Amino acid sequence: MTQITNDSTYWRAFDKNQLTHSVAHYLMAINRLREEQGYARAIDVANMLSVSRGATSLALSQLKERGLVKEDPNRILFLTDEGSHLAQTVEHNFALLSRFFEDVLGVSPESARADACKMEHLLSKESSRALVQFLQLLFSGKHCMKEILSEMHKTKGGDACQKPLCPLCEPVGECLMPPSAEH
Amino acid sequence: MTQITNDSTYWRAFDKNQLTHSVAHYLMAINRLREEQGYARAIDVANMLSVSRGATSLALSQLKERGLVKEDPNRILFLTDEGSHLAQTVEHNFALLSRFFEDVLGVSPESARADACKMEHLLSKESSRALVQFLQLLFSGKHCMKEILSEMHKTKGGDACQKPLCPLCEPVGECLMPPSAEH
DNA sequence: AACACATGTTAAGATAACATAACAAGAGAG
DNA sequence: CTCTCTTGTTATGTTATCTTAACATGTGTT
Repeated sequence: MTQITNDSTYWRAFDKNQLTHSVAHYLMAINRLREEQGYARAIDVANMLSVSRGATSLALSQLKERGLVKEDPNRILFLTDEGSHLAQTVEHNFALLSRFFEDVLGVSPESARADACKMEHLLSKESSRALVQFLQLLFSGKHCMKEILSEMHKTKGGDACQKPLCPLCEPVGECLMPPSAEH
Repeated sequence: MTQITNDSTYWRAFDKNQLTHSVAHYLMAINRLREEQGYARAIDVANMLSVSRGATSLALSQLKERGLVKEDPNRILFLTDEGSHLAQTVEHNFALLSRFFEDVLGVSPESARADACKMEHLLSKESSRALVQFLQLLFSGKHCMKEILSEMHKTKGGDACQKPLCPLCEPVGECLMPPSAEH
C-alpha cells in the first residue's frame, strides 16, 4: 500500500482532451478568416496564428482526417459542421470567460483575455451553461446584482483574511488570497 | 498584407507557461505526500500520479535543476521555498475554482473538480486575487448574496435567450448558451 | 557471501507541437 | 516557353511527456 491518496490517473484528463489548445485555434482561425476576408487558405491560417507553413500543413491534414476541416478544389479551407460547432463552442467560452474576468471580477482586459484564452477550450459544457446562467443573472439589471458588481469594482485589491477565517477560506484551513506581489 | 487580423503570437502564451500542468502535479504530489505520510520518495510520487518510475525520475531531475525540488541524503524529496510556493498557489487556485464551479455555479462536484484541475495552473495571480474577493463577497452572508446563490441553485438548466438578446449575449450578437446536449 | 526485491536511472520509442529548409507544382511575367 | 514567386508538402530536428525495458544499487534474508 504505497498509494496513500489517489489522484490516480484523473489529473491526466487534461491530456486526453479531445480539443487541444492548438486545434481550437486552428479551427477558430479558419472561422475568422472566412468571416473577415471571405475565404481561408493554409497560408492565411499560418499567418494569422504566426506559425510556419509546415506546421500548418501538418495540423490541417490531421484536422481533415478527423473530419473537422475540408477544402474545395481550389484549396480553400472550410469547417465541417462538426468543426464549426467546436469552433463556435470555444469562441463562446472565450467570450464568457473574458466577460466574467473583466466585467465581473474587474480584472484588466489584457489579463482577462489572456486567462480566457488559456481556458476557453477546457471549460466543460456543464460549466459553460452554468456560467451563462450566472452571468445572465448578474447582468439582469436587478437591484442586488448591480450592488454586487459595484461592490466588486470599488473594493480593489482585497486583503488576506484574519484569524477567524472568512466563510470562503474556512473549509480550506488557510486564507486563499495570494500574496499581492506581482506574478 | 496577407495578415488581416492578428491573433499574432499571443495565443501561444499558453505554451510559454512557466508552470506546466504536469509540473504542477509533481509538486503538489510531493506536498501532499509529505503532509499525509510524512515523506515523499520518487516511487511514492510515481504511484500517486500513476506514472512510471522512469517518467518520475526524469521529471524530478528537471525540477531539481530548476531549483523547485531537492532531496536529502536518503533520497527523501522536499520542495524548496520556490517549489512550495508554486505548489501552494496551484492548490489554492484549485480550491477557488472548484468552489466557484460547485458552490456558485452549481455544477456537479465531479465536473467542478475536473474543470478546476484543468485550469488551476493557468489562472493569473490577478484573476486569482479577484476571484477570492468575489467569493468572499458572495459567501459573506449578506442578504442579496444569499439571493443570488439560491437563485442559481433553483434555476437549473437555463434557456437560450430570445430575439432581443439578453444583456449578456447582446454584445456578442448571438446567444452564448451552449446546446443542452450532453458530453 | 549470495540472491532477491525495491528503488532509482537510463535508453529507446511514441505522440504532439513547433521550426527550418528543401522540394514540388501552379500562375503570371516576360 | 522559361523563369520566378507563391503556396503547399515533406524531411529532419527540437522539446516536453509519457511508456517499457534494461541496468544499477542497496538492503535484508538465508
